[in-house]
Amino acid sequence: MDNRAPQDSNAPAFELFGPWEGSAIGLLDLDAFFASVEQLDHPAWRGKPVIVGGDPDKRGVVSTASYEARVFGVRSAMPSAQAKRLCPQAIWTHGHFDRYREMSAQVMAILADETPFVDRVSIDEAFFDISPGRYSSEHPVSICQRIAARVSDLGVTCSIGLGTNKTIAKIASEREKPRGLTVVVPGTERTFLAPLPVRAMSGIGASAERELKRLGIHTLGQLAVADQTALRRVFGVNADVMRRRAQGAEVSRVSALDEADEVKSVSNERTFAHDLRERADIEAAISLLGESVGRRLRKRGLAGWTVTLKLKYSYGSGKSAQRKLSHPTDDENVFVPVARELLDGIWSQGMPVRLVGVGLSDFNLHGGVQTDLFCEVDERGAQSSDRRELSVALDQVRERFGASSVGYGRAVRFDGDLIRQDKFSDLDGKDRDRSSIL
DNA sequence: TCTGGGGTCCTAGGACCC
DNA sequence: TCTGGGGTCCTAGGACCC
Repeated sequence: MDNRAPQDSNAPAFELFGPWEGSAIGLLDLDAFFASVEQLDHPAWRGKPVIVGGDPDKRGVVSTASYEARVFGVRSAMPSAQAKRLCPQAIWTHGHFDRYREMSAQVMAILADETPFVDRVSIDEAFFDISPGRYSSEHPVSICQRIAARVSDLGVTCSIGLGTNKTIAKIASEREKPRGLTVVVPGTERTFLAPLPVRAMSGIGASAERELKRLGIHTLGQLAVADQTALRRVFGVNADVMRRRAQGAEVSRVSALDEADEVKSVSNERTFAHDLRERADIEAAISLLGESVGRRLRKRGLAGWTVTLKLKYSYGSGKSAQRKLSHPTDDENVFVPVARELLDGIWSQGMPVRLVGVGLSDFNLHGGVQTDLFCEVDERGAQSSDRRELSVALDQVRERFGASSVGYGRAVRFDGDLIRQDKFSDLDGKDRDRSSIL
């Protein structure tokens, strides 16, 4: 069975749990992370309902709700308008992502200090391998208690799940929140998982749940003994992997921290408070999103071969189109015109557009792209090296004076005139006013 | 005043080549 | 003129995650 261990217990771990046999994988999850950082930074907000998310009147959703707001039924991913009705007195903020990244880095540094085997899953989650003998011989429960205490010293709290593989650790971490430490002792994996609904296992979403239900499979215990050919219709080539995970028998690998995961794509998308209907408006949106993508690419030293344009017409219905370029690029002067051309394939005059997205992918990670970048000829044959210099210069101005201090005439014009201010403000979460025009 | 934004991974079909 | 198969690349779409 699983056991809840007090995060601050002084009793020696081996007295409570006995010696640990085999792998020990932990999953650390920061409790209501964004909201907790806001409460840390704004003492007056502590003990009060705080919601980090989009505007209730602009198709926004809740990113994170503090535990005080959850009492009213507010949840992540809930439309902000609904959250507002449930908890009108909540303190609302769009969030401060640079600050969250900074706090996250401090938490990851604590993990890295305890073990070199850390898999960062997201800004507020990471797996870590503390198998006795792999790096340290200390009891895994003791290490988890120390990690929780050190995180707490930073001013935020975490919940930790500990077990013999990632599936167990992940599910255990969700058992007891906030400030939980849930331990699934080696040998008890199968009994821990068996009664849980299939949806509890990561990788099984709404669609897989529906199909499993049709097969009469509702729990992980049933999944663990399900017929393989039937499972193959649901999970394809992953059927065996999913069944082994449900059996508690998955063997997890937690890579060393420096085997950093490479970025596969960089994109920006935006849902508009009011649908766009004019081609000029949509093209302006593509330009503005493209600038942001270009800036992020240059900042990270990435150049992509493939441009993707994504549109949503109404909620749930959308289309995307992509095109491979003749050269990898990080310059919006090159990929924005291509994205505009892609518009013709997936949009026709008059269709209302609620979301526009622009992305670059297919990076040349170790190729000799760098020299190529500066003598690139764009799709129209223009001498784009000059224009890329302009992009780089703009980056530097933005770095000093704020993200939206400068922009290209075209985007600015639409920002000010054709597209109402509210649609385009705050693309980077700051700096609402454009102060100069190039 | 219903339903974001950042991603990753997989699949399926068609084009194309041998 | 009719025929098959395998491999690979490209593209669009969808499932899933936080």
